[in-house]
Amino acid sequence: MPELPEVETVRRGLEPTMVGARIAKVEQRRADLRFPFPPDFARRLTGRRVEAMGRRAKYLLADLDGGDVLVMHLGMSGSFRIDADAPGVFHHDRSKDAAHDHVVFHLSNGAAVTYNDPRRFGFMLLEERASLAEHKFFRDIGVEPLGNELDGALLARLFDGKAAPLKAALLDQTLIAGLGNIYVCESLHRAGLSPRRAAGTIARKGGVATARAVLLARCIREVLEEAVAAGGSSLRDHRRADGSLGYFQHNFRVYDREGAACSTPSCGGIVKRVAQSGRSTFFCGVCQR
DNA sequence: AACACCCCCTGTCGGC
DNA sequence: TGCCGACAGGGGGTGT
Repeated sequence: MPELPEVETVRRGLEPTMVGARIAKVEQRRADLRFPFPPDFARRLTGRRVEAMGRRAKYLLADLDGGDVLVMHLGMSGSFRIDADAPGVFHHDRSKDAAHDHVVFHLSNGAAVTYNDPRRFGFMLLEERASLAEHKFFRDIGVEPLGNELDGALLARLFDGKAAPLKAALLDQTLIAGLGNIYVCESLHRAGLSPRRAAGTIARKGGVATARAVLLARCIREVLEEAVAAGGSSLRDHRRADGSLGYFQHNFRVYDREGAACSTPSCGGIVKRVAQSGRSTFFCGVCQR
């Protein structure tokens, strides 16, 4: 599930339960996910208070008292759920995939926050807040697309001279942080740009923005904002931390819609699927140039 | 530097 | 039915 809108939805879902609470106990049920857990993971977390829940790119960041940050990445299939210990709180029946509940954070407020990840491409790190920006997973991460910096001019500077296709350039986390396969496809469709177009062609010499760059920047922002507002996309029954479903998948115009009529008014095209750098790209060859 | 691949792992779905 | 291959929201690491 997790591109920027989904991770942001998870962050917002965890925030009210986690911020202000102490981690009373950590159940770590295996030694590794994608990477081994940090040494003494459970012990170092126990007793810490969560001061804030943040996000950078597709990473969740739980700021702890004492100066450490619990870094969590959901990979392809990671999710959190919250089970409150209060009477009358609705509990979802998750027994069927309890086998993939890898970590449970028991909080001082009675809530239990469980990390589930069937494919185990997710991972957790424990790093000092002060040096997190220099960590090798963070130091090269690009601009946050929902911040103030992303506009046509920046996009043009980032893509100037690039021969790589727009699809690859937009997926590159060192340029723009947080886009994944879905939102790249959706952004390009809205902007009417072919995923196969060389990224450099939306910049003039010297990185000056073209109308295409301005439009693409606007479409990226628009798609992400709409998706966040919808609570992200729920594919394969993926849920938010509170158990509810995001619904942006109903607004996909091209992603996973191979063979469907293009939704651009009077376009008449059919959504195609092609492979780019080993992953599916969905687009309309008629209105995306 | 800038790609292109491969891989990690489990679950699901379509075709035969 | 069952089996088998293709594919799935990510991204680190290696090799050219």
